[in-house]
Amino acid sequence: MFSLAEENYLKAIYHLEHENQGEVSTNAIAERMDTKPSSVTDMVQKLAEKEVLSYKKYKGTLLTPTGRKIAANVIRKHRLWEVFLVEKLNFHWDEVHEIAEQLEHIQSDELIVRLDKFLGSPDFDPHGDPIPDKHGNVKRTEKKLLSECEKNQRGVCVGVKESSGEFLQYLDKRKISIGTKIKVLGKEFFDGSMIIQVGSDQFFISQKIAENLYVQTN
Amino acid sequence: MFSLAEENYLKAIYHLEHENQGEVSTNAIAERMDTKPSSVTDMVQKLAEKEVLSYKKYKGTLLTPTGRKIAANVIRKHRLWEVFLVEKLNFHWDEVHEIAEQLEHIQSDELIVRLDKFLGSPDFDPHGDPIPDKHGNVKRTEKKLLSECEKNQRGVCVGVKESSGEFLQYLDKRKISIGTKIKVLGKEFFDGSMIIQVGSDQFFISQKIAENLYVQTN
DNA sequence: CTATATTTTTAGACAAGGGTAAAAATATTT
DNA sequence: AAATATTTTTACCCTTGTCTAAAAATATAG
Repeated sequence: MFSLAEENYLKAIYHLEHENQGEVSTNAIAERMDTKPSSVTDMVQKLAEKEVLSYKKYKGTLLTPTGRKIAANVIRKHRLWEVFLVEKLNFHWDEVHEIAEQLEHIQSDELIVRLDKFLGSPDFDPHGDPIPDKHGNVKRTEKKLLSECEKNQRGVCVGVKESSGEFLQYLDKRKISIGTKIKVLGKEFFDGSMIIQVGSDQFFISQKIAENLYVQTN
Repeated sequence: MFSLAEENYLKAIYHLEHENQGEVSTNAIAERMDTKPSSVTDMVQKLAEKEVLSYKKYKGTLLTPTGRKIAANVIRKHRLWEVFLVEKLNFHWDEVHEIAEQLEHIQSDELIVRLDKFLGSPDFDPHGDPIPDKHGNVKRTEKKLLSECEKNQRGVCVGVKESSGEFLQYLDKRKISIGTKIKVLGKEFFDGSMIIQVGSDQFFISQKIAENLYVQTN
């Protein structure tokens, strides 16, 4: 099977593939894994031999379908354990990552089948990220405007509609950028304004803002 | 801190110390850990440097108080996870050992505090073994005759009262020896006979037998 | 289209943990 | 007590995953 180190590489490459479409560079992996490019080259060559990724010298890597499935399964385990830690052991959602990083490598398919059932087969982890199903498939949804979201919905910022300087400056001040997770805490029907959560900050936004932000929702 | 391999050595030595009183031999550790004596020597010397055990060449090893505490904590985690697997995930008690062998190495004190609370601070694991408390102390109880045990009590065989050949042969046939776990499934007041469980076997024993077996109960 | 900068790979080393084979110490027989 | 058997240790090699330094490939600038 795959070692702890190998699983971590596959996971990192999986995430990098989704962030920047296309080949993943050696340096990008090294930075993500907090290791040296030379170590990455070694590991990537080993994983290519195992046919979980395709690798062309100096050209970067891509997961094979097998590799993608393995990576998705590690992520599935990570996120299920996060749900367990928050829902059952009452951890706060920002305390669970490190523990889940360890738990995700526990090897037992039956354990995960039962854990999933015990948790009620959740679709999302406590951070709002989708949990891949047992085949490694992730529910991917279409983007929509933040203003179309309902109370308690979560989304990931994937773009803006109108990109004026003032608007981008506003987003910068609010620490919103591509990939930022947003949760709608409240919505006022009268004027379409919202209270949203971004990281640990909660604040008010007008309808005009909400109509200019694209999010990918759960 | 201590690596996975180091924790496993400490755990094995802890158990061996309790089984055979006194120094633990290199060969005994090697056999228990399914490794070679030469590897044991290396590791034992390393652990002696770290002052978790005392080691005299050719004389065997003993855990230091620090080492014993670390080992007891690993065992605590192992047994708490076994309770989780059986009570919450509905595994059968004989399916959980391998998974718990992995889970016992997850590093997070807070996780164990919360897991323990979630499980209702159990005193025993699903096999009937006591769970060390957070300071590494194990409830040790006095031995008594099996005949003094009540229904549903569990005990570990620690000796016999009268050791005639016939009796020892009987015990051999029933696969009962020092360390064998016994659970009282039923007790007949009329004649003091019992139905007991030994491993996965269940059978009937007379009062005469029950009065000749010493057990250490929970 | 060279020259320079950056990225990536190779070569060689190291630490952890484990294995083999032989030497050294201890135990057991006779 | 000497001879033999067993246990334990030593010396050396292997694998995994990492690092540093230098070489090679690619990208960027002038």
